[in-house]
Amino acid sequence: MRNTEAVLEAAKKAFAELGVDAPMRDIAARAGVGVGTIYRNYPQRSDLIIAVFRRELDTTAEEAERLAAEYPPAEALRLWSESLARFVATKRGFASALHSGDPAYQPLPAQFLGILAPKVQSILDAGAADGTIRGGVSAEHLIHALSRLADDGPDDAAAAGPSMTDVLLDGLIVSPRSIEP
Amino acid sequence: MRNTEAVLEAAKKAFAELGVDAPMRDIAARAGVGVGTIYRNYPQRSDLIIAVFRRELDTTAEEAERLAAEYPPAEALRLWSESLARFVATKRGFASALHSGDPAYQPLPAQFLGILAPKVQSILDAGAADGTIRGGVSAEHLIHALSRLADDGPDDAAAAGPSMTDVLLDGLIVSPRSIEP
Amino acid sequence: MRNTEAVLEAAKKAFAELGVDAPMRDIAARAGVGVGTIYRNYPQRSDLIIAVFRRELDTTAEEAERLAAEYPPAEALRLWSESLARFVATKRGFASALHSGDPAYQPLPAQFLGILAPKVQSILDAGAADGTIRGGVSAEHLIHALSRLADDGPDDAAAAGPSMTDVLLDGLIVSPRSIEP
Amino acid sequence: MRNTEAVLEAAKKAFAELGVDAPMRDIAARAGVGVGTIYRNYPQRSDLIIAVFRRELDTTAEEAERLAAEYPPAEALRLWSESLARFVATKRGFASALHSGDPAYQPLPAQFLGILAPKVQSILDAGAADGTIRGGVSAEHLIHALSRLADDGPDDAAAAGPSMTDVLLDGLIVSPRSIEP
DNA sequence: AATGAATGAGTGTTCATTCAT
DNA sequence: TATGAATGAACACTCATTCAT
Repeated sequence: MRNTEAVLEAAKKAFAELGVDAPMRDIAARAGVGVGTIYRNYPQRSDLIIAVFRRELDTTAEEAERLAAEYPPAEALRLWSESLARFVATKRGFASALHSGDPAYQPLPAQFLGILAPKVQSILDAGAADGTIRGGVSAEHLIHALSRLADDGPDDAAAAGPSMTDVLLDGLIVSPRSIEP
Repeated sequence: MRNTEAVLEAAKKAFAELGVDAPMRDIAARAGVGVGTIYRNYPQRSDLIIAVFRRELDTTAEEAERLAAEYPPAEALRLWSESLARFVATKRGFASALHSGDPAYQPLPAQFLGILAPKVQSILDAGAADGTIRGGVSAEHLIHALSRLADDGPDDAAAAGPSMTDVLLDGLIVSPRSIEP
Repeated sequence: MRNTEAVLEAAKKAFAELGVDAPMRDIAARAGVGVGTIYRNYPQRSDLIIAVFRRELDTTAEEAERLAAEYPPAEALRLWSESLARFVATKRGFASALHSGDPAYQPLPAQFLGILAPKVQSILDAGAADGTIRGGVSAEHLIHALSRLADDGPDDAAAAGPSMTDVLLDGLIVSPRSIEP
Repeated sequence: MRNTEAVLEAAKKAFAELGVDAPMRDIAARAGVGVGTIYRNYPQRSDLIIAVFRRELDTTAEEAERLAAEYPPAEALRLWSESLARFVATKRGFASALHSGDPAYQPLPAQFLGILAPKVQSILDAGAADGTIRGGVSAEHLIHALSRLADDGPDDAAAAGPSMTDVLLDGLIVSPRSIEP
């Protein structure tokens, strides 16, 4: 495509302002392109969404790798969950789309998880091996849950207390404190 | 309204079959009522949704009270989370609507939490008091999170491992097992 | 509907100018009405088409009755075929739609034939009884064929010779001329 | 054109599967060719259609010649009408296109008749000469009519009775039976 | 000559919402 | 109060056709 970059840029902005269900027409107009052009290159809306977020998604995936190398598993997982939260929180409507059941978004979860799960699974496995992370939890489930919790809570959410994400991780990570009284 | 009951019953069925974003027309037709009638009594869609689920929501809230009376806080919380999951899982699209940002659903979270939070807060407070539940967590946050996790995970979700809801609660509840080796 | 008449009138004109596949928008605009109004009253396009032509269709059907009463079967059939031809020839695209297979028109043939066939069948039966019309031909088949032949032939069609409709009828009617040399 | 054969073959298949209004893209893709290439060689869709069916059309035309040589005119005409019916019935949407009025198909009838009419006219003339076929009927009219009747009738069409095509021919052919009581 | 990316008009269809009766 | 007819904005999606390469 001649204007790949323009389309992705336009879509990114549109997604940011209107959410991932922004009208195609809108995106096309921003990109100075006909709607057909977008449909040709991204037959499914989910194709466009993934393409738009692909770079950042890859970054998030690589982050998992990097953290796994630098930190012990439990710590890596905690840090990475922030990375994921940052990603999800930024994409308006992405989380909803991910879990919506709307046929337009149907391939989304698989693609999303396909990119992230393998890297995260490594961390989980390492943690299970050294006993710092509870075993038996699949990366897919965990990412799924983390992405759900990443969206804003009630308005006064920031107010106080630990984030639910942290609580979830606390339930997953075998803290030394709890086993060594 | 003359036909309050008919409308609520119709809406309940429509929500069950088509999700909470079922066409108003559809609901009105099932109730044998004009759409205008519904709009008069429930100006916002969220008003209707809450009205429809009010009874069950109250039941769920009372369940919290009952469990708090019968069980120690931690146990009560675990049991109640199942109650909530049952509620959320049954209402097609309710969870999505709850967090969607769609202006049509905007008042939904507040009303939803307004009914449930006080009762749950009691459990949390009791647990914090006797040291079995980590303090500093607001009921609103927790309910918010639990309702998000109640929706289906990836397709192979049922497969194995603990549910993310359980993991979250594990992070919240100070299990005797973990402190008494 | 408040504007039934306006819609039917508008549709009739639109059909005349653009054919029975005229854009709904177009029809609505001519009628000074929203598209939704048309969809509400005529969910299927074929419903609108039949409604528009209903009066003339009924007239054509009654014509069959009248002719059957006034003329011997063979003669009545010939005269009625002209009536049908007049009807079909006036409705741009009607004949095509009738046989198109397009799902939008799917119910059309049945409705069309449902109105006309019974009356014509009476003529055929009477003719078969008195030996002036070949038996074994169903009214539905015949109408189907006549409506197909009624559309314009090649441009120079009017030029000369008997119409194909007449030839078809000649094959159907046991003319006295042919048996009495 | 380099790939004339591939295009015609692809178009033929596309026409068979999707009808003569198959998307150009589709045809081009099947042929492994750019759409532009098709447009260059067949500026009008009707050009492509005729080109695709040309060979079979010629066969049908030659069939007329062959039958005229082997059989008496009336018999030849009957046999040929079957040949034509076979051709028309096989080409999805061809009959509709032939009579549709859609500008895209506008030149189609003339080209179609240009190929077939001369041969059929010979049969008609011969029949008129020896008194077995009613005179005054143009081949164009007749072919036009036959091609219209070749499409399926109502669903229960096959059920019973003579085909309308046969009836038409009965009206055209001066059967010995009818003149020799 | 061939390619195929790009264009964008065009259409069916759905529904929230209003308001005359 | 209740009704439900009417409105019309909104959107997805398809393709014929053009034209720069």
